[in-house]
Amino acid sequence: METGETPPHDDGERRFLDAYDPRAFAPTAVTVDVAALTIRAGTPCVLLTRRSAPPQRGWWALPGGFVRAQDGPDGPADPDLPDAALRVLSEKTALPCELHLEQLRTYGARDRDPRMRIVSVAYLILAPDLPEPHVGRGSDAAEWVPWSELGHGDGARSGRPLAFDHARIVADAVERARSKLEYTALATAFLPPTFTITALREVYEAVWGTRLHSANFHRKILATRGFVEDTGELADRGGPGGGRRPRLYRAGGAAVLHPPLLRGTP
Amino acid sequence: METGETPPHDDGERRFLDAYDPRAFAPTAVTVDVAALTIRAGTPCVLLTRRSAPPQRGWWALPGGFVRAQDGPDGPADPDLPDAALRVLSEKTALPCELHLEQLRTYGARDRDPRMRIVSVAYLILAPDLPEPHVGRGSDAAEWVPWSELGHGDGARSGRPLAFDHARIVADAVERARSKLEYTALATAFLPPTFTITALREVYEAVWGTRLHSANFHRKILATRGFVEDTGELADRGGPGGGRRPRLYRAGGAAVLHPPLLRGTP
DNA sequence: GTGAGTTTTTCTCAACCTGAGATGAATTTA
DNA sequence: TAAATTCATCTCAGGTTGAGAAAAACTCAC
Repeated sequence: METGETPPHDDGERRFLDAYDPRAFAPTAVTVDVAALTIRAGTPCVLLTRRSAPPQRGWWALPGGFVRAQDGPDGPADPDLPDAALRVLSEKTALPCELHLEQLRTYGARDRDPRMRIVSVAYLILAPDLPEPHVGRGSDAAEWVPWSELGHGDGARSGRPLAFDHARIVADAVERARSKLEYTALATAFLPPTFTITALREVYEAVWGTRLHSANFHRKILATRGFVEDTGELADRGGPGGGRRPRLYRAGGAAVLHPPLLRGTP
Repeated sequence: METGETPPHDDGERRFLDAYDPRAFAPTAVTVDVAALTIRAGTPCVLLTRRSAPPQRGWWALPGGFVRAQDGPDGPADPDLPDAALRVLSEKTALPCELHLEQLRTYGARDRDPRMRIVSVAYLILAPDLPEPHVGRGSDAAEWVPWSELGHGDGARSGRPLAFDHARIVADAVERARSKLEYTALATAFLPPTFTITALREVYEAVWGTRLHSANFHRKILATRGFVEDTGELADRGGPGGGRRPRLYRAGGAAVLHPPLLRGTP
């Protein structure tokens, strides 16, 4: 074993880098695609844009774009991939200050884009109800689209078709969101700063597409330390047809739930 | 809403593609790095190689290499990213027929490689005890290194230092493996085709770094449908100092555990 | 062989958690 | 003021978990 050996500094390192020609490599492009999920009026939605330029002009697609490798005429380089994701998203809609951003996965099949070899790093965003998006460069429409209108990325031609392999990416994003709700306190990312236990349950029900027992949900949430914090205040009023005024909570500090809140255990 | 609108086929699509010049883009390279994890004699290890060429010559690193975007002198193009990962790994060690391969995440900070903007897609491999690795192109040594000898990727200079941001990647790989053991039946990926419940428990103990109550573990595994299948056979002998001959099992068909097997619930 | 030690496997029991429904509290509408 | 609605709490049976004891099946030393 060579543990403890000091990694040698190489005198030729600088000479090597000076002589290095990045353009000698076969062209591969790197893009970011953003699957921004939100819940609008109880319906889980994803942000889509309609492509106004080839390839796949006229098809709906996730907001995305090339990672800026270096400073250039279009703007400064993206320091890291999340910066690129936020930049791409900010061209389509207003970003709230609190926003959950995480890497989803990377797609790089040889034939996924007709132009060239394009490797796309997909990001997942969970956001509270955001305003209507606006059109940006490269698109002539932008909409929040319910998940139910899209296929499942399995090739079955159901619902609104998406460009490239974006149906797959959306399906992966939805599955990631569903599974993250089990093990983390991320459901609060879909809600405003203060919310009721019922609103939290409706997030679970919307994302999972199931009904939950409200009393047991209530007990479970309050028993999970760090999930929510009591603000001490009550909502202005109860439901539409009357009812007790619910307590308001804010997100607690906990990131992971112990024990988890599992869907479908029958 | 414009749902149901048929995405138009564009006449200019072909002309656009014919005129497209991939080399016009700023150079970004895509590599794959493989974190191959295994358990050798009860110690969890990761496969590392020592770089024999700049940059970072002499430093230990994960096996990795550029994704082949097109057919070229080095060989045919990688059809997809997992193919590239397997190709890179096969240059270092023999691959068993059964092998768990999954994408870990992608790293693309601007300064993570001194040559150019390099986006690296990291893959996680879980394998049963593999033979000693051999040196391949670009390296002059290859070893299975215990996780305990490495830092945690948090910048703290503990243990054997790794090239680039590979300490971070290894830390992410280890955390992914630890958490996957909770929710999936993946522990069997570290074991040969048939194994005992005790061997399975030792996988959990090695990866999590904890001790588990053997009787409760036994009960839990057998109660989880699809985790293991009884082969009907017994091992040749018990422990080193005698003992009952344990039953042999093989991996069952289940991918996810319901309910999960959680670590640390105190 | 016999007995002590080892390892696997099963059993017991209290504590906790979960699913399902009932009950009570607070508030709006008719 | 009564009824309907919604939030919040309580109860209880059934299942799961954590901890230890006990039984079963084996090896080794004597």
